[in-house]
Amino acid sequence: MIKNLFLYNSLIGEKVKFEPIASNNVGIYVCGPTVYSEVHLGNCRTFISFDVIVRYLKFLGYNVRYVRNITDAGHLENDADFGEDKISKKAKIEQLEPMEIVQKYTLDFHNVMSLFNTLPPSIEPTATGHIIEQIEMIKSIIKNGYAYEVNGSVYFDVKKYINDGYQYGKLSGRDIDELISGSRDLQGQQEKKNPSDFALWKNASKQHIMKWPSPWGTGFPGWHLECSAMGAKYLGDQIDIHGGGMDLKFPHHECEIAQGVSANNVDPVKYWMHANMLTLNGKRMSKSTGNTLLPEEIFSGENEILKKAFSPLVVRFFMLQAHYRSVLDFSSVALSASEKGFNKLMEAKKVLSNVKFVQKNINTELDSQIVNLIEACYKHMNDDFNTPQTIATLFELVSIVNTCNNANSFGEISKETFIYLQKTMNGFILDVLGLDNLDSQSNDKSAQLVELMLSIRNEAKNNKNYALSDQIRNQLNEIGITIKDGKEGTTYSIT
RNA sequence: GGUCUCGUGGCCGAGUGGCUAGGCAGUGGUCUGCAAAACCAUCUACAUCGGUUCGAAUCCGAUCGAGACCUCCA
Repeated sequence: MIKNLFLYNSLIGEKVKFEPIASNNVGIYVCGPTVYSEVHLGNCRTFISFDVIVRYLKFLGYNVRYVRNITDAGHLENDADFGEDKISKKAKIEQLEPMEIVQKYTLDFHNVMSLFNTLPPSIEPTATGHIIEQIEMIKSIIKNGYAYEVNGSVYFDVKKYINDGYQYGKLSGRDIDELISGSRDLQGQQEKKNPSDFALWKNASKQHIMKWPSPWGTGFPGWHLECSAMGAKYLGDQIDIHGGGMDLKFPHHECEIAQGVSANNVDPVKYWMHANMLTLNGKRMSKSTGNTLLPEEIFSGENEILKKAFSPLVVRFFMLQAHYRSVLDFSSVALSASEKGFNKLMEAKKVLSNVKFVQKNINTELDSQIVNLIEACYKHMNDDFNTPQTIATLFELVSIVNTCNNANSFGEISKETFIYLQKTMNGFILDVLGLDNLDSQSNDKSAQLVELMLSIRNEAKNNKNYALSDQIRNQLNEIGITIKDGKEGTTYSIT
């Protein structure tokens, strides 16, 4: 298959043709969560966005190695270089070992990711598991002259890096002079040559819980370093795609570029991709401001924003109806609208899977219309993973499927196109968008039971005992089973 | 304050220099014992003011408004 994928490289701010460094193999690194509390829905959006990106790369036939880290050390509060370690802080609050915190919230994260039907990464490295690699990387940076040691801490020398002709601030569009002469005056900053320098290694005080030995004394690695070290270890000195939330552009990703360049003398990333924020009440979701919703609160309906519970896949679908680079605002009405659309899409997929194909006279106009729409699905995904347009195109196919189903006229499509249509609908809905059918939750016995109820209802209907038939319909409806009387008999769907 | 992004119909959200996505909601039909679903038809748009152009919602400028980053955050 000829691949014609274009993606938006946030480093240069343009859509460019995607060409992997090593032929058909793609390495992708996505910054994972800091596991010091439950992931909120905003975090999830980023991971769902990149899940679709990984899925589509695989769908196109690329060999994908997907690395997403777990930050379990080094991520500091308030200020990147002088705050308290987030994990340690939480450990004190909850009176647990730091690694108990890490374990607890890693499990929570995995559970939520699985509910959202995201694929697990190929490798999920942790910062604490790669202290040696991080120390080695710092050594390289020092050796190359871009870092210096002060009182057991090591800082990156931004000014030297810039003076040597490298661009620091390009990714985030920051002004270099402003960065060098940054005026913030924070406690402990006097250790740095320059306020914009950032920590690669921090000396640990006696009370500090999470610390490791190093050539510069006992301490812990800086947050920006882990992604550089682990990315290089598993995906090479230059990675095809590096992704993360928009908010990580500065300083995190900017620092990663500087670290990669100064350690390995190569631009560490070929394509930078950034997913946009999820907002709530018009403001970005954020743990520190408390403007958040937890996934569990949505699935259970126990929150003040939503009127009812929503399933994880409906939330996923809702997110995919917006482009990953756009801000998306979360609201109850928007989610309800998505839920209905989601059910409509799934229902049509089911119809298409179950239909018995009998060839009739071919309607060439209809046939080519379907082929065009199928090709449009690829076209839109190839255009920087435009899921909303792809979904819109799928809905046009849904309309055709329903029309053919009503008129019993699938046979007017050529057999070849019909199979192509089935494969495309299933492929895009299940494999690319990752929307599994909720009906799979029901088991054989409950299905038999519903069939039994329907046959009793049918008998009542034939006897014009509508009181009974309507009672059965209403009561089934109350437990979430919707009855539809069609020409070909009665069907039902579970919501 | 600096940098950047955005402002689309009742709501959510794509897109684009000319042929007006899609979903939800509304209205009128078809079907049905009635519903539901589906289908058909239909109604609401491109913040404001200028400019470029044969033509702009789409490009440029100004204004107003919103948001993000500049400190930890996906």
